[in-house]
Amino acid sequence: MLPGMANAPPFTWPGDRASLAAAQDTLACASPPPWSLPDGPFLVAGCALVSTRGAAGAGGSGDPGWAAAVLLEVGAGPPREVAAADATGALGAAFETGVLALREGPLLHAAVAALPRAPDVLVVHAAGRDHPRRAGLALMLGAATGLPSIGVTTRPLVARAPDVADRPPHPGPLPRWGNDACVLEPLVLDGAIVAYRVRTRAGLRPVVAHAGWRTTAELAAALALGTTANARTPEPIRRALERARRLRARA
DNA sequence: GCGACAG
DNA sequence: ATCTTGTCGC
Repeated sequence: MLPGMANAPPFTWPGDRASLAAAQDTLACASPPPWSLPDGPFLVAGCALVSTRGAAGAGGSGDPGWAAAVLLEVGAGPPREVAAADATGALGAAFETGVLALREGPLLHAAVAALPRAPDVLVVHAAGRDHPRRAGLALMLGAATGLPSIGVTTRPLVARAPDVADRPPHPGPLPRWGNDACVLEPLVLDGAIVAYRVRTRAGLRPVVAHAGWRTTAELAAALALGTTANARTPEPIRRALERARRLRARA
């Protein structure tokens, strides 16, 4: 077992929709202790998965998938890559919105677990509490590994941005922002802020930072901004995707 | 590397 | 078209 993940509860990835829904409901209702960003430098892992080339969502159940996890040290200059790991195998299902865990959960979990050291926090290319059952893959993967997690995506899943006048008060402090990188608007589900739209680089399209396992949307926004280097996509996700594609190319 | 688009 | 990814033009 990965050092630091020894306290992870046993976790078996559901193999069908019904058991996935049950697991999502259980995790959505759990209240694990909130996690806070450390003061000094800390370790962030990013993970992502690619499948066979083709149209969007290519690769069905049984088709190959390539997962990669990268370990970065942040908080002391630009993100520095410390380690990486991979996992290759069969996808559990075709892509379908809301049940991404069925497709990618086991392989992503394996890649993260194969890292030589546990990160302090995990960044997943998927939604978290912004989900029909309030437990997207970013949240599930955090629970599965026993690590605090956030999600980073291009678009929200089911959360919406209220009109400015209807915005709820921020439940916690937001990261500092400026002209080049800023929090744009809260994304709300059932009155709760589950994500923020965040502009990571001036003039570029924003990304969505999702609350996940033991994390708030405010922390997710701060971590997304804090791990962005010279590209729109935060480094943990950008590098994990890059590594997964290289892995596929060598296959 | 990014946005648009397909899906 | 709503968590993913791909290709294309720039």
